[in-house]
Amino acid sequence: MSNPRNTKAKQAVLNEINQSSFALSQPEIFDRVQGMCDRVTVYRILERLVTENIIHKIVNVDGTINYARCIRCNDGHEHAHDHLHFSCITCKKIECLEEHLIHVKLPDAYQIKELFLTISGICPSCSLS
Amino acid sequence: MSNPRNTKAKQAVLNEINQSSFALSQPEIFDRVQGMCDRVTVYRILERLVTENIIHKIVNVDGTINYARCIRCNDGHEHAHDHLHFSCITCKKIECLEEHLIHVKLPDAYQIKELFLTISGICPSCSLS
DNA sequence: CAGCTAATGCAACATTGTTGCGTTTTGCAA
DNA sequence: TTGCAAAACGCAACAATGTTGCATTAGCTG
Repeated sequence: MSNPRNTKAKQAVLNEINQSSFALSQPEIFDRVQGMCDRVTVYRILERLVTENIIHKIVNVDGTINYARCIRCNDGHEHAHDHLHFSCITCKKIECLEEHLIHVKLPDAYQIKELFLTISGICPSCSLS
Repeated sequence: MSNPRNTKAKQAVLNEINQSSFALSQPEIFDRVQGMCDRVTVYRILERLVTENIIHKIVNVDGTINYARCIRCNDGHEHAHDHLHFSCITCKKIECLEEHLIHVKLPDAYQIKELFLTISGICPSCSLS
């Protein structure tokens, strides 16, 4: 992993993630790069892109795992996970929203590392129809 | 589903959930009721208990699904999901914490239904060791 | 205690994700 | 430009988790 390479498959996967306005699951990504590479390769590419801090992993409220490029994170920096995701009940899409500072007070015995806040509801485009 | 019945398997599953101080996954529950019933039956019992508002489903930050009886919800009322879960990095257990009112301001076009807030970190018992 | 039907067991299938291994391809450097 | 080390890939096989159909069993109610 010391010297990441740029392959056609990797570019195709990243392209799909970048072009999408919402987070994509592995099966969705595999569908969209149709025939470009093996199913296993998509898994490995996603894994690599996550460790390279290019994309990040989002767990939806139903447990499905999705991948997205964060608006604030496209410089390859360490991700700040204290932001918010919006999960639409109707179209099942997940959006990365602006970062919010969330303050929660817990007993001292709890050591807080990360906050995961997902709001479930109806997104703007589904509200129209 | 119009007339739910009380079976041995259902009681055993509910018993395990009640006795546990943290949320249990389907495999964990199946292990604990060892031989009492089929794997599929556990799935169906959990599904039923959720629709009967006796237990509720919690998705951990890694996407695994767990079940717990909530402190405030044991009266069979509609669940308030605006509370908080603590997910321990070390022991992987999820606890249901007291309810917190979480205020988030989104653009008006977003219709908010539920809030899911999970805090990941190290729980009190893992902090000790 | 008889009957309706909820609940179960079993088998089979579906989806999602992982691992091992031999082969191909990429990026770098001679 | 060519050679090479290792990164990346394809394929096959496996594992975990969840679902469905259907025949059988067992709770509840009258």
